[in-house]
Amino acid sequence: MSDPTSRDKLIRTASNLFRQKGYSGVGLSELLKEAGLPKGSLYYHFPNGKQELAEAATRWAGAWLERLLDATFAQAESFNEGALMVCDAIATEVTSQTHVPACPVLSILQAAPLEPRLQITAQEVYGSWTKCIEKHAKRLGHARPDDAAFSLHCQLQGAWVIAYAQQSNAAFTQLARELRTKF
Amino acid sequence: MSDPTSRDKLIRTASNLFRQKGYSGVGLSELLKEAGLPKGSLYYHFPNGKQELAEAATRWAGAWLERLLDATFAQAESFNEGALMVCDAIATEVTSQTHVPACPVLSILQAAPLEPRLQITAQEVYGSWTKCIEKHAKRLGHARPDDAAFSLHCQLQGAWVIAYAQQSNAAFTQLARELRTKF
DNA sequence: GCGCCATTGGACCGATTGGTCTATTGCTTG
DNA sequence: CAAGCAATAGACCAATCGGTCCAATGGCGC
Repeated sequence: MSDPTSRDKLIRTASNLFRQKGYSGVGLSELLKEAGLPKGSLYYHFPNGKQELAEAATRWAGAWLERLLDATFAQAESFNEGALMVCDAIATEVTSQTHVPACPVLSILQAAPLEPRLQITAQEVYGSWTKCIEKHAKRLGHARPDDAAFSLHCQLQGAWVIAYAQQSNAAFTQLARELRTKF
Repeated sequence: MSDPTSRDKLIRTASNLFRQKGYSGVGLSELLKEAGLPKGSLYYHFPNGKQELAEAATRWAGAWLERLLDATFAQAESFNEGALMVCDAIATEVTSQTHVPACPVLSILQAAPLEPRLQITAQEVYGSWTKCIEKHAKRLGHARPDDAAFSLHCQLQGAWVIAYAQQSNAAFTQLARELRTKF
């Protein structure tokens, strides 16, 4: 079995950089310098190069957010309370770094016209998130789980875009305030 | 006074391409080929090159959306009705092309870490939109115009991201359905 | 018709891009 | 110790990047 640290470091570094500057805005040389690895390592672990790495990084970050959703909703006693807690959780994660990073899926989305695989990846990860939220909505007895899931996902995406633009978590704070009035 | 057609064509082409592939994803050669203009024209009209063109394109598209907001809300008799109509209007605009384009501001946002001016531009255009929505909310007698403006802007951004990812206006349709239940 | 100036056309530049290829390293297993 | 393979290291490549520069063009005022 291969030592996961190198592959992992590539994925982690790629995810961070892509979320800051977007897929096309990050060069391999910069990425590899940041990861402290030579080009050979990249093409050994990801024979299809940048695109394959981006796909892996997106799925990895997607799974991370899904774990965050599960862990947060697990503590909630109602869907609205869970939604509020998720909003806070993402706000905290996003502000824990010097640069407010974009949604990991969004960061590769603009490269989708050039790299068809990334389009599919983005759709799958988004779909997975919505399904995950829907699952919790159902569990917590929401009347319309699918509507609730779309609505929350949509609001979170919107707040994330605005937070990224403003480089501040104010949008998440505002969204949290709005969600708080609902229950 | 300079003939506006060349400068205009550059702005228009830039806006279209950036909204498809993002700022970093579009090369000058591709852009100029699409616009049917030589490099000399670009650097004559925009001495600071790509970044200045992107700024102009974003402000131009920003003003376009603001006109759309004004025109749509002008026909509404309540804020919620206006919000619903705006959602429909953007959905229509977005689906009128073969490729569903991203929000024009979003398309340059990922280049902000590299080009500080674009960060400022993005913030100003977003702020301008929110102010515009707030103005109509106030006019139509909404109790909390600023909250209403943020909430709608946030939802529209979220739906736009999802629509861009899915290359379909389904997200706008869904958002419209949600807004319809509110009044 | 002449001169002027806004604008176009495109050759050219160094830097950087993503990707390929091969030599070398170093651990693991027999 | 030796063989073999996983993994690293980085030189090298053609293509493209954004940007500079200057000659050619063309319409308008004199």
